[in-house]
Amino acid sequence: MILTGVWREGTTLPREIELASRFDVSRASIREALSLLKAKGLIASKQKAGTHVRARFDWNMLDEELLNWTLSALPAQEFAKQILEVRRIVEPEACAICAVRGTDEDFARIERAYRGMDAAGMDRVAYAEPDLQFHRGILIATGNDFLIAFGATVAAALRMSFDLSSTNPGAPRKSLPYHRAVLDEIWARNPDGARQAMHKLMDLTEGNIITAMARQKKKDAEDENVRTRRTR
Amino acid sequence: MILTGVWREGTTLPREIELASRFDVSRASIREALSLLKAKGLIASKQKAGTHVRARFDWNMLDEELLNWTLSALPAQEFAKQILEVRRIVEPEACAICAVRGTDEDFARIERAYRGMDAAGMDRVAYAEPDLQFHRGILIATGNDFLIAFGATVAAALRMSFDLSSTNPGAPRKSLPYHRAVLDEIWARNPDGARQAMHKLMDLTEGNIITAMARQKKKDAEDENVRTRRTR
DNA sequence: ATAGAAAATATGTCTGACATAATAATTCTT
DNA sequence: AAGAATTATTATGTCAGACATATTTTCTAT
Repeated sequence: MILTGVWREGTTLPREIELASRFDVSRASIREALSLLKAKGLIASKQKAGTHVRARFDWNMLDEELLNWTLSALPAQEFAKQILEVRRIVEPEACAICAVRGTDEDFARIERAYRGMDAAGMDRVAYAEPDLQFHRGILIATGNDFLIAFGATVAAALRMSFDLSSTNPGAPRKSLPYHRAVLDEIWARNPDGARQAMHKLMDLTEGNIITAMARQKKKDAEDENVRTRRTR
Repeated sequence: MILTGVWREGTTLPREIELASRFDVSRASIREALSLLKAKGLIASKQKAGTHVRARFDWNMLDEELLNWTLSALPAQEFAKQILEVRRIVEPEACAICAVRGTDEDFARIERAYRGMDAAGMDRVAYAEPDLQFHRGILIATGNDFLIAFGATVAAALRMSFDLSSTNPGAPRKSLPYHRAVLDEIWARNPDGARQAMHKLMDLTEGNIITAMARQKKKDAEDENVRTRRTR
């Protein structure tokens, strides 16, 4: 209800006892749920005054759970663009740092992920996990704890891409040579090349998402069309 | 204890009842505390199996609270470099986006922050808040929820810089013309100029932090020297 | 030695009570 | 009648003790 804006910024939510009876659980369980939302910055509470929804600015959108909830609660359209914009900023630079600072062990881990993607063939489901490991491996190789934490955002983004790719099963596989290029530049310890290769991968990803969303939109429209004709 | 590595990755922490008696609070309070750490990715728990410390990779380091705890629990040295590295990646790009996409209202808010910094004069304490608002204003102007969430990291970084600047009270004020330059480029809606201006501001910040840490280190060494001479 | 059944146990949930602090209502003063 | 000080109210915060549930460990039978 907070994510979809039913309870918008500043709204005071029902008191704990009422929430407990509404969801038919104990007050203790409600408090555990609220403390989770509190930790992620969605709400804040004061004694007697009650619990209110905090400003969106204070929400920790880079949190993986919150991000997943958001993606399943709202149309992905807008978020997809935003996530991609941040990935475009962060991942190419992380990739350049990785090429300079990463150890051979780091690179081997990324290589293993690449092999996993290759082995998955056209199997979308099997392709997803090593794909994530590939991108995460690059972030880990930077040795920067904040870039590593950014992996949570990438994970959510890939999960979203995966969901969207259901209408176009062959799409993921097309990214394989782009990943290979990134890997080669990293092994060559060539930061500029690595940055550029990752940039191209981001371009491809963006293209895939845009066409997938367009297809989705078209499909929704057709379904809607069928539905209205039937009800007429 | 988790942050300082007393309880390292994989460690199973004492059971809730024992923690409750150890800290002399009820089990309910312990559970609230644990659920906070759970939400931030530090720990995970399973029935009967207990609660264990998760891998560092899973910690949500971009969370403001966690970041503040970390900065107060560990020597800032290493973290300062890492935070700066990420800020260098994100803020100049955010600044460029801001210059293109921001509204005049957004710019006015940033301008107000700038005026607040100017009005603070040599007062370090009064300078800190508008400084944060300045950087946050740029992120907000991008309209990207993930860049906005990055403001939490910037906030922690600035707080750290503030603490370090105690040995050099005049340092913050020196950043004022650099902020002015950023603001001018934004008003001019010049993304490349804005990117570059922010980059220069980051250079200055890095210089300040490095000298401040060196000074701190020297001071620590002197104190240590005095201490050992006394005990001899 | 192995597979399956039973016991043990740590987290998860429930109930009901009291503590505390912020707000709202009331009383008193000027 | 306006404002300050006091009292009452109330929603979150904390406590205690109990039971439920899901793993793990131990025991038993094959």
